[in-house]
Amino acid sequence: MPPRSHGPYSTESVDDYLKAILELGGPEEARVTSNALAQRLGVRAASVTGMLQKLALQKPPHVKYEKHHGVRLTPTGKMRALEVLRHHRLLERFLHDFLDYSWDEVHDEAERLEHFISERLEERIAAKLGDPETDPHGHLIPERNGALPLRQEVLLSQWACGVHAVISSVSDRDPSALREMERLGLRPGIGIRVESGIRGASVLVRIGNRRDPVRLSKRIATEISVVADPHHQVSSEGRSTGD
Amino acid sequence: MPPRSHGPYSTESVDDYLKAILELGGPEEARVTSNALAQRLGVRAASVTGMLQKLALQKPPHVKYEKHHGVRLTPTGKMRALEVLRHHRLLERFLHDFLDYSWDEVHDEAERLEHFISERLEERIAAKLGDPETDPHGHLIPERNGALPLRQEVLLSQWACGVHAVISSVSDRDPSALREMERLGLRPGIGIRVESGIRGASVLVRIGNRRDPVRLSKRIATEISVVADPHHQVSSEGRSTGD
DNA sequence: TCAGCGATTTAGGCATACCTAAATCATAAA
DNA sequence: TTTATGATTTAGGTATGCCTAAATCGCTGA
Repeated sequence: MPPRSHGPYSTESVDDYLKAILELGGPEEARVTSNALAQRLGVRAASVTGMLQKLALQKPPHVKYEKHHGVRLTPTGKMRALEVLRHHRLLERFLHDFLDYSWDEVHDEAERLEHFISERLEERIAAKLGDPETDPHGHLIPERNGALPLRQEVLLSQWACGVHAVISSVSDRDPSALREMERLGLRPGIGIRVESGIRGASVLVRIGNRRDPVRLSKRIATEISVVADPHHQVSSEGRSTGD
Repeated sequence: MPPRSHGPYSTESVDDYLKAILELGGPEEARVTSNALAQRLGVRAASVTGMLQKLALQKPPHVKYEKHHGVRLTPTGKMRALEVLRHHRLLERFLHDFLDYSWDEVHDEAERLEHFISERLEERIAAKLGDPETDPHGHLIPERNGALPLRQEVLLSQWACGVHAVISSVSDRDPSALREMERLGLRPGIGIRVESGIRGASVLVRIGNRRDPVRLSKRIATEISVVADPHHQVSSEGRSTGD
């Protein structure tokens, strides 16, 4: 079957690649390697190369690709990736809020449906939800024009001991970890503080204002992102005169 | 991309073929010709032949195919077709009732999404809707086990003059006709009576209990199905002793 | 009965997107 | 500088599902 196309130069597969490049590139939009993409997408590196060459040849190109040096999104590609990401996160919010999905169930369903909802459905879902800003895992939902605010998130595994933080988001790709977090009361908006932790190993944290600290595995700690807690802000002199 | 599969032997294309065979075969499950399928699916007859041969070779086969004599669904194929049909009609009802789609907009969106919703989503949507019996066009929604009651529908274009009828369903595949029906107040549940009509041409009808009759084009008249009006039942003697 | 015609099937191709196996590249260690 | 190793690309192949063009089938009317 001729692959379904959305917009002039995009298919389901293409969208998957673009979204993966966006996510793996991070906020700095670093170059992404074939191997990283292969791993994320569950295909062989050779297949990735083929696809990247194809994407780079499109007019307009969706990626800038230099062999042996990874890819970056072009503005066109980034726009499309953000649209798919918006679909994904809106769907997650919708499934969670309206259809009683738990937060560990939403990802897989959204991952499939994101490719097939029309602009109209996207719009109606957004309207029904009152244009939500985040998905159930705390990730920001790109606006309709592709705008996506930056947030100074840091992985909990990288956060300094003793500094009050608030969970900003958690990975949506690991259902069992999500169930574990649920059990521990770890979710966006919850305060958290690292008691002690060895870099790259498990950490001991205090959750909310609970008495007893809890030990989190390395895996869990790398799936939680945090920001500084505004209520326990470290006083930083001269902060008022500019940014 | 390897086609998405639902269940062991089904892809998006396969599902489209199965559903089309179910719908074109009608309640008597008559054999369906390659040409009819080609027209309905918007592909060439040669492509249909190829697909039917493939479907017939599956284990278990989804269709019984004899060359030059059309196809029929096997029980396996019928089951799958009914599942897809259930998805389609549930989605139409959902889009209409929860997401403010008008009845001429629902078909295309449902036609795409029907292939991609999980059993879980089907279930949640059905629950949210309270297990509806019909879609917005009046078509019965197959039950989860595939049960689909038969209804003695007749096309309005075939209905006898003068006999009171009630609209049971209308075709969902023609948005402009649906908008026209909307304008005329033609929808499931509305009473209707044919004043006069030439077989296979336009008909003059009285809608509900309105004064003035309206002329319906042949196209519209063949897109509306009716059943006898229980409130104006023709007295049929001996009806009480059995069925 | 059989010619003709439309319906149907066969044969040969194309595009997508995946795979494996075999080069080749780039970089870090010797 | 050279080499080895892992990352990456090339080459060649698979499957789906569509297409066109060229047979072939089967029914109907003469």
